[in-house]
Amino acid sequence: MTDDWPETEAGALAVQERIARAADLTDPGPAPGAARLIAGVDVAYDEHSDRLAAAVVVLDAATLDVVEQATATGRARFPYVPGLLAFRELPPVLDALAGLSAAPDLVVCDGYGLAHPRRAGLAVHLGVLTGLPCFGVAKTPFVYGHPDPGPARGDTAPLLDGAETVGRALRTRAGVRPVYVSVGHRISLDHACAHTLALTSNGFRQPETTRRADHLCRAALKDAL
DNA sequence: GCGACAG
DNA sequence: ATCTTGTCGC
Repeated sequence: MTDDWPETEAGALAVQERIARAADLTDPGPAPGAARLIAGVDVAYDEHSDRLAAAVVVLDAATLDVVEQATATGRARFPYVPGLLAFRELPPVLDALAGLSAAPDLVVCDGYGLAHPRRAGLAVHLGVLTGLPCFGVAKTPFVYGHPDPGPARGDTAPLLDGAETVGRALRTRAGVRPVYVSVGHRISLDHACAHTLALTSNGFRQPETTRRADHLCRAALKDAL
């Protein structure tokens, strides 16, 4: 699935150009209620080697209960370069996804989608390569600033690139730093934010999907060492 | 030229 | 990403 993977930054930039062009940014995708299986993906790294572990956790959207999960371990094939995160995280994530018995209706990534210098963040890559509706929820600012969202859960502020809205800072918990939502493929920003709020009815800042995937990939990495 | 910079 | 100590609060 990820043979001909770029080895150099120049190669990666060429792939990104193709990915960005292939992204479907017009399909509004599933609204909350229309998606039953929502998957979260994450990757953990060993600090003393190039070993890594990826995890996918599929939740029942209505109850947030775990329906299925899968992991994959391997070695990093690409360094961490801001703007090229997809080339580091995608191979293990795709391997983990291949372990599922059924494709989810929607995938939530840890990181950015459209709100990326070349409109090609992790969520765009994952959506295009799998064909699945996909969006990203990042924990820290990247390249786009924003006005301050209000203090209440659900308050938002646009992530702006000039006059273009590329994402949204979304307060998922009152008085706590917002998360950064941006679409990847086959999902609207409104739907992505609505899903993010539904997935944070757990009282935490981060979506339940990413929390579960984060715990699972850490455990998988520990076992693999 | 220099700094900033998802995970 | 990863390491880390204490601290506050339900």
